Amino acid sequence: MPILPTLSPTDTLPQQVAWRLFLTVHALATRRIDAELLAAGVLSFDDYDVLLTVNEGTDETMRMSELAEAVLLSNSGMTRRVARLVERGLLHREQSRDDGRVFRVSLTRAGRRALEQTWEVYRGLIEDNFVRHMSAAEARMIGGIFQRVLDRIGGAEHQGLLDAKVTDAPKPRS
Amino acid sequence: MPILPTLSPTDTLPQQVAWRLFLTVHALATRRIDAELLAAGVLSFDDYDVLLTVNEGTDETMRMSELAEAVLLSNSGMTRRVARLVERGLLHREQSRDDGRVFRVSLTRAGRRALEQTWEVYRGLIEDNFVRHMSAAEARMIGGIFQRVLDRIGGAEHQGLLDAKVTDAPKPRS
DNA sequence: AGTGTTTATTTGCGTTTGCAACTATCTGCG
DNA sequence: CGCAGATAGTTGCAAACGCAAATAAACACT
Repeated sequence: MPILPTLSPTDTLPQQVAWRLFLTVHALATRRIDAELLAAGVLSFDDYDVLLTVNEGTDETMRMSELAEAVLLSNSGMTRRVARLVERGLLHREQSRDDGRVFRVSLTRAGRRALEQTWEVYRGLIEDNFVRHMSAAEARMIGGIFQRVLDRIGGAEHQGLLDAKVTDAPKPRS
Repeated sequence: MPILPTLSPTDTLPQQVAWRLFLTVHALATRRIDAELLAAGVLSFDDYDVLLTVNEGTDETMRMSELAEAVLLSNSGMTRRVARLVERGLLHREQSRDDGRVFRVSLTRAGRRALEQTWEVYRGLIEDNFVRHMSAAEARMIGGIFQRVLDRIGGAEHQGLLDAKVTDAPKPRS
């Protein structure tokens, strides 16, 4: 069973094994879930993420850049994603009165409905592909560990990875 | 700290929390690592994955489709990815003598070197972004759980998600 | 008021992707 | 043989992405 990804040609620590399994489970579970969301005709994984984040914003509203940072999409990517969602009538996008540079995004009624319908399906899929395979205690353990990892690696920065910032020489890539 | 993605507008089980953290850690850590691999001028995350998988194949060789399945890329995607890697002199691609339909991919000397150099950097990045934040015991726990999840959700199928298979009506998407 | 700077968002461009359709090769069977 | 499937891989095409550059609005200082 040639599962997969990403590890060493040389030695192997338990954490490295964990890392590899982490990657594999993520890849498999998310692909699965996204495929089934599609089949069910509800929101895609990523669109759900955006609507949910908007919904969680203070006063149910979010600026483009907050949204982009929250879902780890580049600003330009978010511009276009939101445009599509507005197009579909799920989001409302409005220029701020206080500051004409910022645009605030909120859910439309249809957006709220889509969010709920999607959750109905999504919940089951998380159940099937993740939750079902561990005990609540294990889940709490994992949650605790990941929360710690997140606090330590995500806390301040996660910057400079998305969209442009500096105006330097570009570089080729793989 | 508006971290992020993907959960319910309604209630919240511990496993759901774990799921969300799982997604977030993955997104953050992989973006980080990939950005730093780029900065270090070694292989990208995904290219590394391909070379490593080839390297692990029986007799250091893999067919295109095995490779695609192993790294969870579509067959067409793999065709193109391998083409790029061959272009860069890291992989060798050769038509099988037994069966003219299959192509076998292997590492070139430069590919092997790139794999090693990348691992040198990558190992440190896994360390910084994952390993360092948990104990070996915790890592083993996570590994055990994820292995179980994988066996249960990945075992047989993870099929029908990539590239075409059926010839049906297409569908629009998000 | 006017000019230069900084900040929020969008646009141009090149890259990578998955799906559907296509080509090439093999296999079974008359 | 010869041809009807199957199977392995590739190609056309239309998304979606990130980076760099562009636009637009605010701010700072004179």
